[in-house]
Parts: sequence; structure tokens; C-alpha cells
Amino acid sequence: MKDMKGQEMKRLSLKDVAKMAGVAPSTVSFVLNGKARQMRISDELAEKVMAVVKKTGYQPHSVAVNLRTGQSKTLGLIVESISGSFFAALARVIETEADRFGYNIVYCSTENNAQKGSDLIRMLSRQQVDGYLITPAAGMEKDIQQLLAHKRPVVLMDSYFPGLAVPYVLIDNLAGVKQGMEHLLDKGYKKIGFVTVDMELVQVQDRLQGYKETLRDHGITVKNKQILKIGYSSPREESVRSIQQFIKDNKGMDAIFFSTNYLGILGLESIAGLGLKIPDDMAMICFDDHDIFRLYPPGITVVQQPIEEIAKTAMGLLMNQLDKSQRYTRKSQVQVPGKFIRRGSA
Amino acid sequence: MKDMKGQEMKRLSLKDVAKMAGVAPSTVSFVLNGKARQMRISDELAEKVMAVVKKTGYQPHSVAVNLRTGQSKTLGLIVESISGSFFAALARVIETEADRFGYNIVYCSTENNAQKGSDLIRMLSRQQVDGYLITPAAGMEKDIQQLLAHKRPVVLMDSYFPGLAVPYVLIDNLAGVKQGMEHLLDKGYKKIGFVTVDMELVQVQDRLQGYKETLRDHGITVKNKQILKIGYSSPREESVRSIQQFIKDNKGMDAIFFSTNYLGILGLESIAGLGLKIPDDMAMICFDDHDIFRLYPPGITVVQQPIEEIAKTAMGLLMNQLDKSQRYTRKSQVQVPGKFIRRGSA
DNA sequence: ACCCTATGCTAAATCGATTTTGCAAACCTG
DNA sequence: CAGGTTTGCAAAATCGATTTAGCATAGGGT
Repeated sequence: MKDMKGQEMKRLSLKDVAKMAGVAPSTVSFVLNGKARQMRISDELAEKVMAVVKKTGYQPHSVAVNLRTGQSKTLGLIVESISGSFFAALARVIETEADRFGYNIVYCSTENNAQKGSDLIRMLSRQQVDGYLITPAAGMEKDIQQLLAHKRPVVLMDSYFPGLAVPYVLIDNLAGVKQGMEHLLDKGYKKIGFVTVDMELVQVQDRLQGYKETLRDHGITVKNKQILKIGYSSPREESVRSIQQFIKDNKGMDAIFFSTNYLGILGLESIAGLGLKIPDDMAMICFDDHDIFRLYPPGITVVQQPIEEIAKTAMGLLMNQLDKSQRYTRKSQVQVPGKFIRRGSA
Repeated sequence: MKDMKGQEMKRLSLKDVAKMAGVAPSTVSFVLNGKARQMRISDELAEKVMAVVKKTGYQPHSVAVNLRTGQSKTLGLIVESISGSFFAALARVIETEADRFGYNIVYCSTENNAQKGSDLIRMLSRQQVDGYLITPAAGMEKDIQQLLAHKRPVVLMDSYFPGLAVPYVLIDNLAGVKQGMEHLLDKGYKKIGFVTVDMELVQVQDRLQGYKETLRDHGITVKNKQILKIGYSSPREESVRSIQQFIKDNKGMDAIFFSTNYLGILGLESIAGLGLKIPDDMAMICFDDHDIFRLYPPGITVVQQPIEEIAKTAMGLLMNQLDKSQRYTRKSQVQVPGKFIRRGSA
């Protein structure tokens, strides 16, 4: 009952606390920030101050602290799409990690639009965020470069820009795809198609590269006809139609590798729409897991992203940059292996 | 090339701009805040100031503005789970709506833990958010009450507390369930089970109520044995097992109404695990849609939440409270109708 | 010519903290 | 016991804006 008030009655200021304790504001500040010893405040007085702080439940006004110290204790998290399952899961882990380090997250999405990404970065920097966690959209290279030029702490996730010396964390796309492809070839699938998204980002290119390399390694000729690129913002129905056309155009194709979970879901629709059975009429593997893939009969085989590891590593890299102590960072460009999960589809 | 610098070279302050323009800081402030006329700044001088602002690309330091004005232009959004599809979709709409009004969002989740919710509210109020959008977890009633007592702008979504005079927006749970139940009864299903979550929240109670009332209206006795309550944090496998047991225990049950999409997905797993066919062996309807339900054969019939409407209405109610002009708010407790979507499962 | 009100802008107070500087009193030291 | 150093704290500057109060000069009326 008694300690229920101080929460925000009229917002106690540090000055008020000082007055109550009969000391100067600076003294209170020193005590609260653990600089009492350093500033030679007597233990006796420090205790008196702490007593008042406890009793009143005083909480520093974070905006004022922010203004004075220049530290907002806030990080900007920019993802591609706030409702995508991969990004949502990522955000969730990052949120709790940030909390452990005493940071808050401002969470926003580009919807894969470089212009919006650019605006968001500007917005966040106006908001004085201390660092950035970004899953970059195509075309955001310049913006990232600017952040770097201004020496702002940044970590990229899920993708990166080959030319930029910026810390990043992402799955080993090449190896992930290769593992999946090897599995398909092992199981005897002969004519394997690849459906990907039409974007410039490295992770997309790497996945395609993984497909091509595996085939070449097995002495199989890569045919462009067996590769389908779908526009990112192409409407659902249209995408489904083009996947179906793709299947029809490739008679004898017995398996498809989908390069993102979004495409895999479209694939499910397309295949079902054609009345084909998975895996008998058509096998499939998808890069990046999704709830649906666990459930959709017969279960879709996937290369799963180690989301928790990615998020934690990224936070670690960011904290490293934020740390004043600037300990030398061994390696700031990290690729983590994906996890191949076999289900019924291949 | 030329307007590429001013972005954050050394952070230009208002004082710097003033110096460059050869005027007082206050003058610059007045001009920038559209109070030039009111403060009788000559148009000529105002233009001169604006010219300098444009040229330098000056951006006000929002933290300083925040401190001085007490307005953070930030809203707190607390959802139940950041990775739940309903909440993610909600967050997405709210984010863009907030942007339209010039607000930023700090986005966090309770993971259905009242203690964490409580902490989050405290954290957000320390961060000086201007308002709160909350999907409350059970047990957060006191926290909401405190916000109200401190006259903080709040809007609840997805649930509310019957005793509290607080604005809220949610789907009409009762009517939604009734519509689904009527459909099942129309189609001739006789023995309908209800699977829900074991929580105290009104929306959960209302859904159960809808089930019971519909049966009673049709002269059917409600049997407790046909109602299954599953603990919110009960592990997946255990939940699946209890649903399967529930089905076995109710011989002759021909349809199940699932009260949340999470439960519906578990239901899918359970039914498939028992080797039953939907809808022939078991029909189902689920409250709250999900991507899976569109895809999972034969498609799951659902009562869909009008997420966009909920989000927009909630933002409207919040903006209403934030508006100084305090225009009288007609109605601040809103229920919006759900959308019944028929697919193959019932 | 004198007072009074507009006009057009600047100076200074303020938000709530942190940090540097300052200044007594107490404590050596020779 | 004079002179220097340490101790213990307070005063004041600062972060970057907004806002109130103030102060010349110009114009208008009698």
C-alpha cells in the first residue's frame, strides 16, 4: 500500500530527491550511478541518499539521461516484413537478448522497399538509437554505407553486401542448399527444378549458386528452363499460376527446391492445385522452415535456419561495437550452418 | 552530391543554424514550428531561416524536443506473443497507422505472463511513451487500472476487463462463435465438441459462452465432457495427446469447434495423428484464421478476425485520447463483427 | 512633443539529468 | 604552525530544444 505511489504521482525529479535528502543534486547522481566512492561521498551520506531513493521509488527520467549522455539504450531493428515468420521469430529472440543487456528495441519493417528502409534508418537516427540490427533489402547498400561512414554500430542479418566491411550473421546458404540437393540426388531424383525470388541480394544468389554447383558436381547440366524466378511483390494468384506453368513446362521434373518458405507455401498451393501428390508425383524441399511445413501432409523437408543462434550472435556483435572497451573483435562476419530436417516430402 | 552531408556530420544544433542565419535560436524554433506569424517574425526573415535549414538539412534533436515538450511521439504496443500470427498482423497494421500520425512504436510481448506485462508497462512509462496499446494477459488488471489512475492514454485490444472503464476494441466473440456453431448445426452435425484454452480472459469466456448458448438455443444439453480446456503453456505433445484422448472419450463426436488458431493447429495434428479424415470423420471450425488453414487440405473453415479494422479502430481511440482538443468520444468500447469463411472442413 | 501600443526580434528560463569545476575543512609534513 | 594535499561535498555548466518574458524601435493619436 505504501510503496504504491511513487510510481508516477507527479514525477519526482532528482532535484526533489536531493532536497529531501538535504544534499546537492550532483551527490544524488553520483550515488545512483555508482560513482560515490570515486567522488569521495561518505558511505554514511550515500546510504542516506539511497534510503530516500528507495522510499520514494525514484526512477531517473530516461529522456533527460539520454539527452545528457547521448545514450538512448535503444536499438533499431529493421526487418523485411514484420509478419513474416522468420523475422517474427528473429525479433522475438532479439527482444529478449536486448533486454538482458538493458536495451530496448524499436522494431520496424521495410516491406522489402529500399526507400522505406532508407526512411526508417533516418527516422531511427533521429530517434538517437545506439545501434542498428538490419535485414537489408536490395538497394539499401548506400544507407548501410552511410551508417558505417558515421561510425554507427550496425549488424546485418540474413543478408549482406559483398563490398562492404560490415559485420553480419547469416545462415550458410550455399552449404544449406547443397545439403538439400545432395539429399534429393541421393534419393534418386533426376530432374530437379529450382524456384527462387527475383532479387539481387546475396543470400538469394548464394542459394541459386548452391543449386547450380551441386548439379555440376554431379555432372548434370544446369538448364535455365528448370529455374523459375518470381517477383517479390507479384500477387499470390499470379505466382501460383507461374509455378504451375513451370511444372507443366518441365515434363518429367520429379522434385523442386524452393528457395524461401514463402515460395514453398506457394508451391504447396500450386502442386495441390494441379492435383499432384507429394512426394510421389513431385518431391520438394524448402529453404527456411515454417509451421505449415511440419503439419502439411506428408510434412515438408526443409533446411531450417538456426534463428536463435543468428539472433544471439548478431546481438553479440552489436554489443561488441557498443562496448567502449573496444576489445578486438576476432571475426565479425559469421555464417552459421543450417539444419537439415527430413520430413515426408523428399 | 551536395545535400549528402548535413545528415549527421557532427549533428548540427538549432543554435548552429541560428548562428549561420544570424538570428537568435528562439527565432529558428518559432519558424520551424510554424509559429512565425504568431510570434511576428517577418516573412523575409522566416524565409532566410528556412533557407539555411534546407541547405544544412538540419533535423531537430528529438530527444531534446521530447525532454522539453514532454511528448515522446512514441507509443507502447504490448502483445501477447510477438511471433503469434494474429499479433504480428496486428502489429503490422498498427505500425503503419502510427506512422501516419507521426508516432513511433515500441513493440514488446508479455508471452502471456502478467509479471512480464507489468514490468513492460513500467519500462514503457520510464521511457515516456505517450500512450499504450495492449492486448492484456490475465492478471494485468491492476496494471491497467494504474495507468488509468494516472490518466495515461490506453486502449486494449483482443480482450478487456469487465470492471474497468477503459477503451477497447475486439471482435464480437459471442456472435462469431454462434455463427460458426449455427453453421455446424445447419449442416447436420449432432455432437459438437469445444476445445478452448484454460484462461480467465473475457474473450475466452465469451467464446465458450457462444458455444453453450447456441446449443441451448437448439435445445441441446451442454455436456462438460464435450468441452476440453487446455493449459496455455502446456507443451505441444501433451496438448496433442489430450486432444486425441478427448476425441476418443467422446465417441460419436462429429465436429469440433476450436477456440483459437493455436488450438486449431494442434487439432489438425491430433486428428491427422489418429488417422481421421476432415471433414468426413471429423468436421472442424476454428476461431481466428491462420495461413495454414487456407492451405491444409481440405481447407479449414474459420471465423476470421478483422485485424485491420481492429488495429485502425484502436489507433483511432488512442489518438482521440492523445488529442488535446478532447472532443467528446462517442463510444470507446467497440466490438467488431468477425468474418465467417467457409472452407472444406465444415 | 508626449504617451501608448504594435511590431520584430532577442535574452533568459526551463525540461531533468550528468559532469566538471570550485571551495571549505581536515589532515599531513617538515 | 605555515603551506600543501586530501577529503567531502556543492555550485555551475552542459546536453538541445521550447517558451515566456523583455526590450528596442516604429507608428498613431491628441
